[in-house]
Amino acid sequence: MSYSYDYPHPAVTTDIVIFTIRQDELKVLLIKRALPPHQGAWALPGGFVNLDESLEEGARRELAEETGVSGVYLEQLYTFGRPDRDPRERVITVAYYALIPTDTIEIRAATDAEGVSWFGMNELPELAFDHREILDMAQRRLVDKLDYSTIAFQFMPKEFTLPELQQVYELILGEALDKRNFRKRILSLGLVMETGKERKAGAHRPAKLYRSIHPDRVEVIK
Amino acid sequence: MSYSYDYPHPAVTTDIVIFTIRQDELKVLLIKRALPPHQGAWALPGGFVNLDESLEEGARRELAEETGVSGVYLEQLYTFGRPDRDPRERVITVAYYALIPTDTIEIRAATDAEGVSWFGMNELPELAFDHREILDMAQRRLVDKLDYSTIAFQFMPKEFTLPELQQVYELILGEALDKRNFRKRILSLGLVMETGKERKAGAHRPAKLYRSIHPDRVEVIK
DNA sequence: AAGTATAGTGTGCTTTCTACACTAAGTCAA
DNA sequence: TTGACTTAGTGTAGAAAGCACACTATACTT
Repeated sequence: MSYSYDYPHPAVTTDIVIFTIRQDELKVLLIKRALPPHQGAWALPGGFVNLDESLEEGARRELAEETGVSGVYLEQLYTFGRPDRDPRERVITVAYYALIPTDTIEIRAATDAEGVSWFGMNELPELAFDHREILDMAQRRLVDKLDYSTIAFQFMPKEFTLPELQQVYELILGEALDKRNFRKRILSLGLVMETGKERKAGAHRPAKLYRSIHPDRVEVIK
Repeated sequence: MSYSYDYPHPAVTTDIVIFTIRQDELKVLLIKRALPPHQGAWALPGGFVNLDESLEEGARRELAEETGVSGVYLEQLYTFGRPDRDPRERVITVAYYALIPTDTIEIRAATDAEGVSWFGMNELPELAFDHREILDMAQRRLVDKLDYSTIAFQFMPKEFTLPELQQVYELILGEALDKRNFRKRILSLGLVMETGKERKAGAHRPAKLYRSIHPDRVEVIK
């Protein structure tokens, strides 16, 4: 089967930067390319957009197919279209980034360790195509959004403690935050509520568990 | 001539939202569609991306071809790709927005008044495709960026007065600003310098002329 | 019962934001 | 030439927000 057009058409793909927090580190999910070009190199998950699906649907589909991840926060990042970014043909990619909670059951990265793996942002391998550029922009966007939105909540499981949330902020920002000021700020947003439960985590006072009031919404603040 | 591919490819276009300030109003440049679909309807300038040009180059080329505008501030806005947004075939559009200074010599909108025209944001006609959605997002982005960047400077000619700049802010935000606080804020950025000249504009004290220190840069502030 | 580890809480100082009113410098008309 | 008019340009004080900082509470362990 072949598809013909009166004038040349580029290929359109989506690529997805999937962040999570594991082992006290911001990590990104990469897949090992099985085919040329860049065979054997690590790359962002993604692929061609079908004609009957929206861009976001395409991104979610690729994400599910290649990594088993679904139902996560997904946001469009930027569209990359340098003419030479793919050696095969002209390929324009609409990049998305996704945030997945820390307690998500181990995904394909664990079971199929050959082809899919988490990488810490400080131990990145060489990436295929311009994926390094995409990843860098995603990280910048994430850091920026921490300041003026509740995007960090998307990393948290349904119930979480304030020290856990603070740790997420500190990992992404790369700096320590004052505990009291952090709590004041978060609580004053009025976007988390106590569950009444506590999390016991060792030989010390247990922390109160909270949950997000609008777990699926990312709100702009301040 | 015909172009064939092993699997279906969408068409990729750029559409450009061009803002300026005229007659004390935020205006956008629209073109009247000469061909179906939506023949006779107003639409954003834009068109198909060539295979040998980047997305931004494509946007600049279309902008120049259709409106005569060039050398302006251009930023990628968002990529729109609903499967049914164009009745002919699957079309994905990478939307950009452009800001042009108020003193730019009259562009094609003036000479070819049939096909190209400025519209105030409160007197918009029905727009083709999903262009209304694109335009609304561009306006939101502009309003947001006013707060944390020097994007408004892109509306100003090489030399401008602080009251003129304030008026631009007020028009876009739709609210009055305090003159003293506004001046303090702008001057404290250290991004404008006095030219030593003044603008006489009627039967009253003349205003000092300033110019931007980095006219081509949009800086993130605060 | 004492030791240890993390959770949880309040205050004062500094900086930033906001509201607000008069003088300066030009033109125009009587 | 002078007074009326119009817009440009300037400072300050009170309010709010941001920031630094140290001790008590509660669990577990030995």
